[in-house]
Amino acid sequence: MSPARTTSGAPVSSIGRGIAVLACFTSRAHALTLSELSAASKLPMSSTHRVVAELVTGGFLVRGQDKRYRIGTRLWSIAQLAPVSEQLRERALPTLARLYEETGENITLAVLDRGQALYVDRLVGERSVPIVSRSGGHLPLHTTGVGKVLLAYQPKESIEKYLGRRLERPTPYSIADPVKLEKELAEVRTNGYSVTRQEMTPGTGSVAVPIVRKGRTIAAVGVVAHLARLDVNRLVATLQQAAASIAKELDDH
Amino acid sequence: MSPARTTSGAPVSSIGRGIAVLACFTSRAHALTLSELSAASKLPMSSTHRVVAELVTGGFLVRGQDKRYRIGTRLWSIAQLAPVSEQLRERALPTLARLYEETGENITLAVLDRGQALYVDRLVGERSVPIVSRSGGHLPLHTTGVGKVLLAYQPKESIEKYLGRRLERPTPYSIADPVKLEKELAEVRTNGYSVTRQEMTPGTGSVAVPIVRKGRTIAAVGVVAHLARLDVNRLVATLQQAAASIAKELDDH
DNA sequence: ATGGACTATTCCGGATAACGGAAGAGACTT
DNA sequence: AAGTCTCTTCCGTTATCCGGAATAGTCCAT
Repeated sequence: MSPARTTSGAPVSSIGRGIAVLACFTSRAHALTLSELSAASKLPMSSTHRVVAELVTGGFLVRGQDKRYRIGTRLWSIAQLAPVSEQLRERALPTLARLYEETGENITLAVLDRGQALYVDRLVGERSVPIVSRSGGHLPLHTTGVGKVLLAYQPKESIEKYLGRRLERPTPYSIADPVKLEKELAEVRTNGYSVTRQEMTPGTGSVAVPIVRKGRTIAAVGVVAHLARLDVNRLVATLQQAAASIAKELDDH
Repeated sequence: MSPARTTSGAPVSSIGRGIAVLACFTSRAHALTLSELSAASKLPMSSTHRVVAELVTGGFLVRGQDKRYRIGTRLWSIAQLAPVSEQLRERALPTLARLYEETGENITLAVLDRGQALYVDRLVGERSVPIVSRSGGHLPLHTTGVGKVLLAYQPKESIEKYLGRRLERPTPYSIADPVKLEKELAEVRTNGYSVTRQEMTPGTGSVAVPIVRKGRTIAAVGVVAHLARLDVNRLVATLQQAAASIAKELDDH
């Protein structure tokens, strides 16, 4: 029996297996047992056992006293050197902090990543509504404020490619119709900001603006708040100021 | 010639090699060429080439148009699920934001990791002094405010073990003498906070307090500011309030 | 206690996929 | 055109990874 190729679509190289094991954490809880990892990665138990052991000795995984494995600080520490972290998050953080203090609402910062909105950071307002986004997590482009902004300023082909997909509708208010969505994106471009109302979470709305550098939209900042408190005009002004401040911070190196 | 074991102390398993390559980024810039990686990881060029290629297909590395490799968003995204990120940083962030707005100075949050202070987050004050710490980076325990706090509340054996080490002195003000340092730590315990003055960076001082959960010091928050602006009493009060707020946030789940 | 269901760990023979030296291909400088 | 880089491909060897199977440990119900 060929050891590397199990019947179902499984990892390829040794390193690929390691990555596959680590990737299990993205869709699950932050602590997994060996058998959960084996099931999620679709690797045999004995293989999982070995791979996990190697990841532990490398400091990429840690096993708790509860026999569950967690992401190790070594991995986390290395990841902080990713451009998205070191060159965007770090520099935007003070501005996000100010934004948070000014509004008291949830603040999100996202970039485009593989056809989804990747949340680079978020500040969860204690006195604001609970939100589904999470640092490091992905959400659809067409159901989130930051997502719409990121999509709207993409090249035309990319947009059409996205519109051609089968778009999910988390709520009845989600805009999944390509024609309506395209109209919405055009509006975003003329306005310079996006608004969502209950398109991701009932009772919740959001406003977002692009962060532009050298003419290119590299990220988006947004506010997520209770629908009733969504004072669009005021928020847009505050956000645009913040976006400019972040862009300046990035340019200043 | 045995393929796995080169003469010098080199990685062991295939996954180990992958980790070794990724670890190169910690001590260097955020973008490295293939030959730099080969040199830093002490792997032959051809091996490095293969390992890097596997990491790229796995999304853990990305090669820029400048032929330099950077940490990929996939790795970063997974790392955000580390307990230190998801269970500490995220929950402390709003409080750190408030702290930042109140003081206008550099705010740091750190945990103990392998005998060093691991900076979980930092907010760099624009109108404050530049600081050496960096999210994901490590600094010595005895030359930083947060470090001293983290060390002071360790079990006695751990402290003695640390004092037995050869301690570095980044500045002439750094306290490297075990006896003096032990006295300093005792003071930290009685006061409930630590102070540093030019022990890491000339002209800069810091104040830090522990974040206590279930009687254990799990992290430390600190302020790093210009020596002349280091109003210890006021900062300690503000920090202790923040630390309590973070502890509460952690307990509330 | 006994058994069963589960998870985790160790063993081991077989063959694959990882290994790295060597040579080739670019790119850029002298 | 020769030289010096860095990067990429090739390829024979075999060490290392593979995963089934058996063992050990854990927990719960009977």
